[in-house]
Amino acid sequence: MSKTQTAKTKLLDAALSLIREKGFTATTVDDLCARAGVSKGAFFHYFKSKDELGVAAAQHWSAVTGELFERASFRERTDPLERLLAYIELRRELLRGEIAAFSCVVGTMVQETYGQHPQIRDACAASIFGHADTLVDDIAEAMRQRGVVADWTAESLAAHTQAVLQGAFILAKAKNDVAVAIESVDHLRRYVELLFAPPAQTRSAS
Amino acid sequence: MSKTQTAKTKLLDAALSLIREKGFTATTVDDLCARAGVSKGAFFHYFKSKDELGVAAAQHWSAVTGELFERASFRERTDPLERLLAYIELRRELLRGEIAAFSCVVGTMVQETYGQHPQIRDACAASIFGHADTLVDDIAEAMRQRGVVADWTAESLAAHTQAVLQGAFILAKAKNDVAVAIESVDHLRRYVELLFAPPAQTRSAS
DNA sequence: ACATCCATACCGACTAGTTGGTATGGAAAA
DNA sequence: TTTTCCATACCAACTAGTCGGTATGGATGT
Repeated sequence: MSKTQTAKTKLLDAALSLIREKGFTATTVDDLCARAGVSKGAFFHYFKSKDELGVAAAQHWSAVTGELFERASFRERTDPLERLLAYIELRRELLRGEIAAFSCVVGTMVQETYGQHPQIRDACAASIFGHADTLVDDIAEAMRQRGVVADWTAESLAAHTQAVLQGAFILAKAKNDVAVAIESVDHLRRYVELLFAPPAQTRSAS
Repeated sequence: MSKTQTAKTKLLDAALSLIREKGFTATTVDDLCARAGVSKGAFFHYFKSKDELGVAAAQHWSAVTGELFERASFRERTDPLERLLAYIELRRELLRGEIAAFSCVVGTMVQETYGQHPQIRDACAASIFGHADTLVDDIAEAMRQRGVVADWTAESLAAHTQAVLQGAFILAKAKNDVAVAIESVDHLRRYVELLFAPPAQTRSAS
């Protein structure tokens, strides 16, 4: 178990960092082996092909991030709207350091693979929308609690949060500056606040 | 001029479609030549390297889309807020057909190149933020007109619109379905409406 | 009018190096 | 012994980029 899993896990961890740095296509099998510190034989022992590693990397990413958000302190909040806003605040705080340290593996990977590698695309979709699903119950409950009758669904708002984050990563990459991403997350927070603001009430313009 | 420019233009047009389909890295020089119907000699006659074509493709994309939006009918509107909302509506309407037909070349390309090809990254940034700039004056004027005093800037909202669109493209690619992108653009429109809603007034929860 | 010159546009075979993937064999666990 | 795990050596296909060459057409000199 200990050594058995290490080569595979090292390869998957190497995949996460390399895909974030260079993308999936530009990452070669030799790159992966070098960063993981294993041989090519180990690679093809665990993965039948580079594509299969792509699928496994997406699933690995889901597992790693899933655990991160499950253990995060914002989960302790009981009020659903507060928990949603705390989630957004956490996403904002995670925008620290190098872009490759906070950007999304599957968002990057799906752009390159959606038309050529359907299995990788589907694994990326499962990761993104699986994560979005963790927000749906809170959004739905917040809508109920605050009496929000809307022409949008909890699912669509959950997906929208992920769209904003993915787009924020792209803008940060383009500008080579995380500030623009932070501002977009601020807009997202403001949007959620406006959606759930008490009705029939004077609102400030900010 | 007529035949002189065709080989280069055909290569640039081929680049736009191929990058949208497969990404920049996966697109080979031979792919580009085949789709453009020209020889490899022609390619390297016009571009010193594949990277140089990447930069030129981003600039070509800026020119093509710049003209599209400059000529669009929403520009005829005189009210700045209405023009902004009409822009968003146009972006929504453009989400038709295959994903490769509406997704963003530079948004795709910058994900793969931001760390490895700074010149391409900068060309992509110029395209994205140059486009965002075309919205800033309208947003600023709308804020003035409607008396919006905000802790956000016109620039940041303009950038945010692009973040939402880029993120919407990613979600559409992952799900292989444009509906999720349309819903995100709807959230964006709703956000802008809420930001500019008249203050001190009852608002509906939708 | 005609010959010369030369720049631009383009072609396609070629190469040096890289790519994903395979074949084989050995160490260690079961 | 058999299976799992992993290393080394290797390969065929593909990659970006090169190179020698052709075609065209405009400018210039005579």
